[in-house]
Amino acid sequence: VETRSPGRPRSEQARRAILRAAVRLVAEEGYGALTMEGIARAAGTGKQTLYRWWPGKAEIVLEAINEGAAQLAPPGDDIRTFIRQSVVGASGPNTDLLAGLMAEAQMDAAFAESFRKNFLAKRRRVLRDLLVRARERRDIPADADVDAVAEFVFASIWYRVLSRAGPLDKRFADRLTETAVRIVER
Amino acid sequence: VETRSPGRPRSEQARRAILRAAVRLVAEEGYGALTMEGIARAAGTGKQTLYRWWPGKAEIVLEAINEGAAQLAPPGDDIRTFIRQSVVGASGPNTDLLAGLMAEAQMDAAFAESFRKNFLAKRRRVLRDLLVRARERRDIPADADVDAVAEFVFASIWYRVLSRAGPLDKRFADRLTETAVRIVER
Amino acid sequence: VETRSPGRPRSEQARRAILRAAVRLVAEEGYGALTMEGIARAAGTGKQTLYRWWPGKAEIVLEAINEGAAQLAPPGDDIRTFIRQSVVGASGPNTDLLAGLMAEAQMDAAFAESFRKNFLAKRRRVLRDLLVRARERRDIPADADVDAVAEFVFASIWYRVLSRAGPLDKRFADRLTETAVRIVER
Amino acid sequence: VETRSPGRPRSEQARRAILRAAVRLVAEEGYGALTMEGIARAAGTGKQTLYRWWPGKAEIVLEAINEGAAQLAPPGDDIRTFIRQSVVGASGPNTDLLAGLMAEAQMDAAFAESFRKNFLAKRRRVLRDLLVRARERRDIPADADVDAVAEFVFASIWYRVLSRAGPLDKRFADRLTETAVRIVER
DNA sequence: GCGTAAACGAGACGGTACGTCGGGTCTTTAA
DNA sequence: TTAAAGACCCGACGTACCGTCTCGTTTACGC
Repeated sequence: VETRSPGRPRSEQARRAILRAAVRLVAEEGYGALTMEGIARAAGTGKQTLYRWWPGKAEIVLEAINEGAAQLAPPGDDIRTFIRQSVVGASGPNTDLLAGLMAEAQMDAAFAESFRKNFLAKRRRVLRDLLVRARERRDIPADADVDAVAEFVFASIWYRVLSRAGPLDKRFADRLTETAVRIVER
Repeated sequence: VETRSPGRPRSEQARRAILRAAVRLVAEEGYGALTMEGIARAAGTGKQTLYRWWPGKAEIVLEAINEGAAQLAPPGDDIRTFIRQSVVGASGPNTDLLAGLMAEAQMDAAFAESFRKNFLAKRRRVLRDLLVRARERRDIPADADVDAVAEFVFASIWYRVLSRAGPLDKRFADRLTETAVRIVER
Repeated sequence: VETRSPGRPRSEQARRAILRAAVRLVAEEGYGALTMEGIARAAGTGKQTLYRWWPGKAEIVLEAINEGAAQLAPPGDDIRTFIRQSVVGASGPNTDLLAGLMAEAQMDAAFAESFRKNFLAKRRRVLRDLLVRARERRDIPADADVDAVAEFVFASIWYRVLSRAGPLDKRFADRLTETAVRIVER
Repeated sequence: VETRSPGRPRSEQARRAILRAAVRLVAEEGYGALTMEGIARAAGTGKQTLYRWWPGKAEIVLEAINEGAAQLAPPGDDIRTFIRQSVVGASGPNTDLLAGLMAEAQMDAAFAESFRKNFLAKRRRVLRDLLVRARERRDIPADADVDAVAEFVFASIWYRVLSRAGPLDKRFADRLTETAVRIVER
């Protein structure tokens, strides 16, 4: 049997209200206008409740994004599908959230550390592992530089997120897939 | 002949002190700690002098970067050389400056507008024009998607700037060039 | 026979720890730094235990003072002795406690009410009754204004407590007694 | 000729609005409810303007009181008149202001220091000097303890301010004067 | 040279958000 | 029912910058 620690348990309701408020505020006013004070106000919570569980607004937004991503289907072994998921997952309202996180990482060294290690590198790694398995299956050449390809894919997605140089749609995703294949093949 | 407006002319000395102070502060404390107040303090000027000539800190940093880039040799027609210049120009102390600008563009809509149009798009355009000339010279295939290639190159550079996923050196630049060539061929 | 209410009885140990902690904290950090949170921390109790039994920190301190005063000998009929007891009882570590209570009474209307009625007025009344008995014994003139004398004595003590204008010692107490006598006589 | 320091000069308008707001808030809500934040709000100024010129709310209230006192007639040589002025000056809306200051002095050691030296001691000293001159004029005995008398007078006034044990009116003032005279005479 | 006028440094102004502290309440487990 | 623990909403704290303003001072030009 499980024993629980004493004291009032964390309010799941408050947690959700905070994540929802943060996402809504970014959508409405932009990440630049997002403040801890504003999140607390919009969520109807005290500021202390924010600071008790997150070091700053970036971590709140990050948790909100991960929350959303967790509901997606697990990545299969199909690279085209994975890239489509990644591109579409960075489109729409998520674009502003991701852009804000990347901005924050340039401002706050502590957040940068965890963001680069636990988010950017981790996503590259997932694609890399997919490519490794494809290589083992002889779908792509044995000398393919899987790290370079994974970096290329996410670099392209992030550039569109940050520069708004073009849409993040299926067409773009498929062009990335084809380019990736072309890079890798002789 | 030129007529000059009356009144005390703008102080070139103050302008230089401000740019130098901004660059120094970013190098020392990071872009996140950069403030208009801090720049004025470090440059030994009044805050009004900053606001008279720039809307915000991002524009100051942007001017400082452009100041530095203006002293470089004009881009020739060699793509490998151009990419090398672009990569190296984004390395060293410039990495933090550029990362800060990109971050600011995600926070401030007004700056984003001009940054994307006058900086990001302009640099892509220079590479695109180089590629167009190469295409006309039949160095690369007639059906090469020059826009996609230009976007790929800068996407890769920016990803390294922002994610610190690897060095911005000549080796990286040459790999970009080779990949670009491979994308474009058949 | 006595019936006891059901449930866990009040912890005398906690009560004592709280009073002791409050006194210690005032002595160490001053009344201004005294907080309910701090008392609970120092006493090793929960905050709720404080709020269950006292409305605020002032009442805790007041109970601690009364606890101390209860151990003194009951006032006899000698005025000189009574004033000496009163002065000495306001000296030492008690000075800070009393000063804090008086301060709190200026801040919190609810506490002020009970402090003035149950503490200040009560102490004046004890001296007044002493004086009335002295008057009946013909030790002091029949037309002596006993209220004015009692007010004078405590006013003087409190002024030293609050202004730190001089020591609260036996010499001061005896001067008060002599002055009181002089006021009352012709 | 006078030279002025550079920079925007202090706003006399803001200063007055702050003092007026502080006095009004104490009258309406009591000193206990007075906050720096509330003063700034009521005065329509920024908080920084408060902290730029005063360390805390007590100093603001103190300046407001001194401002009011400065408009009074200078103390003549008549002791009865002086005591009347002192008592009446502590009555009405000033009672709450003074009570608040004394409370604050028990909470904040830094303020206590200046309050005791520059306010309490100074006022005692004025009365003491009056008594010394009276002694030199042979109006009161040569062996009169002027310090004790001055302390008695202010102790009595402060006790009424803090305990609300009775009114601060002319009748009370004159009784103080008579008692003071009686103390001093054989 | 002398007046006009803009730029300069300094620094106060009304604001907003920061991150923290404590208030008083509520909700859990344990005694 | 009380107690310890600790999360909750709330509001004030004192600070840092924001962008604007108002000073006295400096430096050019046109008269």
